[in-house]
Amino acid sequence: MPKSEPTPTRPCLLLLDGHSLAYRAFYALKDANLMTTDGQHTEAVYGFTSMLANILRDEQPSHVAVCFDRSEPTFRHEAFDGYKANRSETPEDFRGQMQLIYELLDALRIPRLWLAGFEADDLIATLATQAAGKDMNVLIVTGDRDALQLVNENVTVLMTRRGISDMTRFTPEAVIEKYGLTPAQYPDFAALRGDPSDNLPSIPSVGEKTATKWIAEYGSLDELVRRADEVKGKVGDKLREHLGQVIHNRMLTELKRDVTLDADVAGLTMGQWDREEVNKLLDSLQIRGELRERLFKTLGTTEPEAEAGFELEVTVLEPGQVAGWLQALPKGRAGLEFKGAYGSGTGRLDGIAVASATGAAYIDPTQLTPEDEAALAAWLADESKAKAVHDSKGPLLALWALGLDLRGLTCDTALAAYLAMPGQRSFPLDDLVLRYLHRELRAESAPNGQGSLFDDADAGAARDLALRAQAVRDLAEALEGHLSQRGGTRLVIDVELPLVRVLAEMERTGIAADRQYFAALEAEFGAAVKQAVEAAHEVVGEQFNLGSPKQLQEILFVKLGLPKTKKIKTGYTTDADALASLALQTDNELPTILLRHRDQTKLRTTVEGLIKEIGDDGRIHTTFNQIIAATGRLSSEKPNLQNIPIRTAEGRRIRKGFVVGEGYDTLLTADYSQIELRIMAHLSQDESLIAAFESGHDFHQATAARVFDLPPEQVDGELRARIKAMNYGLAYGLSDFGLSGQLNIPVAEARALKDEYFEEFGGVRDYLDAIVAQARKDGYTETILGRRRYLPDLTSDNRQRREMAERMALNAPIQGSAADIIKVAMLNVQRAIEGMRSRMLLQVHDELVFEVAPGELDELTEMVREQMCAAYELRVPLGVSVGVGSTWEDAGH
DNA sequence: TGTTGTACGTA
DNA sequence: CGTACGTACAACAA
Repeated sequence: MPKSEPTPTRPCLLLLDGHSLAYRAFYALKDANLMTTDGQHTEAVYGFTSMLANILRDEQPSHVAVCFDRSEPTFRHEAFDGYKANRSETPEDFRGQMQLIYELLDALRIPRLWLAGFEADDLIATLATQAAGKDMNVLIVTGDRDALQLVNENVTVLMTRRGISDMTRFTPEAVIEKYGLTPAQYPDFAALRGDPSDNLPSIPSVGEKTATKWIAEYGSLDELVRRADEVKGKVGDKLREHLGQVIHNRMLTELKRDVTLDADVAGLTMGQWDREEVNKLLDSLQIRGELRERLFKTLGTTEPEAEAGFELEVTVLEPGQVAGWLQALPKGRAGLEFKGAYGSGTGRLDGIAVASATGAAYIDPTQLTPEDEAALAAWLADESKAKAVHDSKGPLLALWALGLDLRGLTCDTALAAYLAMPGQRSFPLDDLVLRYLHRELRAESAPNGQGSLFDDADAGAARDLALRAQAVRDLAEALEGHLSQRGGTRLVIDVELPLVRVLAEMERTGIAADRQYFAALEAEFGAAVKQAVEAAHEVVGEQFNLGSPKQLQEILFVKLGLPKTKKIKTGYTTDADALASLALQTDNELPTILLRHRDQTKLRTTVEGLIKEIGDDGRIHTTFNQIIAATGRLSSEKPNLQNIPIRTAEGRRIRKGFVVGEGYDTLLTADYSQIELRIMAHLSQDESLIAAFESGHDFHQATAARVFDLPPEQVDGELRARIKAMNYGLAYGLSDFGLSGQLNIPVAEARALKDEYFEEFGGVRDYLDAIVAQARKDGYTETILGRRRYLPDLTSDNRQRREMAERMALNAPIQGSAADIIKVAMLNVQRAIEGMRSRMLLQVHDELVFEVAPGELDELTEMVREQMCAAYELRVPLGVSVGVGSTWEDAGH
């Protein structure tokens, strides 16, 4: 077949009626009740996105624009004050979604147009008319039938029918077939028929049938009006009677084709869309899966810079080749990727891939000659060989387990991504590569061995790992560029990156546990649980599961007829607060028994969990997660050692099971006192709050004294408690309502208390207000070390979401700055502890736990206090209190 | 088997 | 109608 010249396809302009489609989508998906976990409805934005993706995929337009109505009155309203007057209020759930659609279109770089005084239809008519004059095809997508008048040989209308995927394509022939009229006749027909949705009056007893017949017969409305006398019968009289009204209608059904627009048809192209922004938006809307893929796939085809795979020279190194290959590595940072498994302070290593500018290699760490091993060890531990790794703490632990070390890490791509997108909860390499490098990182070898592109499944796996190493190398560059653009480099280089090693060290060390003690404690809590269960069954007179909220509701509110508590999704709450209040309201012992049962069950399962995690070395090795918390805090898992009970005496017994390890003298805890409040004093510069800290009195007492204008000695427990609640609540965005609930006082009284407080500490209120205002302006908050938290919801139309974001904005700089400070302290402590035998074991947000080697207590105490206090200079000094004891409980304060 | 909702421990 | 987490269990969906 002769190769034909590519026929120059005619440019095609796609015009969408944004409101109309969003509205259709909203109703089509209403039953699906789509919303995010925090209550933002997404029917309209989801459906609109889906339609958009399909249309872009199927039509591949060269030009595109989405037109929107404005809320201002249009020329039609001016001509007819009843225009659209009967439209019912747009539903609350719908309204907030338009903003999201705007954001999506902006991220996709799809032009959106609107103009006060005109409807989307008029803009569409104007653009369609202009495009037709430029030899373009036009495709209009809408749910509004008025657009049919625009159909001609170059203009097609896609009309939504039912649902979001069902559309009718109207060419001139299709219009004639469907309505028996030409597109030009459509507005005549519409005027004659009237339109209930636009509140255009109709002629009594003239419906679609008659209207069509007349227009077909007379050719046009003009002609019909001129020859109205000829129309016979009763309907003829009706027509003549309503002639003025019909003529009026006709003015409204005509779309304006000559609106003066800023935009020019030629400029309505799709820009380079922002994958990162789109991802972020879809994340926040919790749209994933099929639609996301479909959208990206579609957009990929319009993306000029989409890369089609890339070449990579991969060598699977044989035993004996490693040393030579490493030596021949070109200058510049290498990307590394590890295969293995990590956890509980250790790890296993199955494979290493190293990627350089010139090629990549796979190394099997179990197949090394002694020379290889030495060369690899030396290269990995060489500080001067720059390396990039994704999520390096696990690999570091795995290397340590083999007696290897890893130095020269200049970028951890997971950490960098976390600082760039702190709200994200996970950072899989493939996602980041797609987002930042626009590259697909799918495993080329099938994991199940079937359909592998390689004869040798191992070779395929090796290549996959090498591809990932290469991606890490490129991604490091991209993320560094991104972070440096906004001044985020110091935080990652100076704090987060070096902290990886500190955390790994703590995980590897673990904390000693007294297994026998825990076992005895578990038995004791277990017995108490059993007792509570029996007592409850006895009281109720039947067997039931005390752990089932559903059964509990049935017993409490139906069988016993106790007063209803706060409503929740599944009925009425049976939480501790509710049970406590029920206990007061009834003579029935059940609520009290249930509370005891809850308590003891929680304690038992906590102990059980701890016992399971005790390693062969008699120690518990938690995993600290550095890239989870949106504020910059660490979190702890498997087990979580940051939520070990402390408030109740019984809970504290668990802390007695965390003990000093053999060969060590004692445990030491050091915690910052009121660090968040000190940060608030620092950030707000409130002189009175600063003075309260410098007074030397108990802080809550001192602030209470200032609020109530008393000498500190005269502040009683009640006043102190109130101000303490205020102090702590401030940084959370506590409402009057919340404060009243907490202190058990009327809302008005809580408000008065707040006013009184702010009278003294006005600078704090100003600061909190300013923080939110600034965040709304910037779109993010920042900590003292420049750690950001993005809060797009600050401008949401949805009140619940907006207020939630406001509280987050208040809290993030404070909680996050505290996290910054203790991270710096940990680094400095770790630096200073080198050369000592003592070691750091745990971090619990504002507390550090150490195991003290014989003879080092004084030196360590002094050093820790010093390093923690000096971590950051605030307007008020950082306070640190320390405790010493042979168990965590005894070392506490 | 995986997900959602409730409940509760810490800072 | 107070922020940030992790874990456990029951109930439900598939």
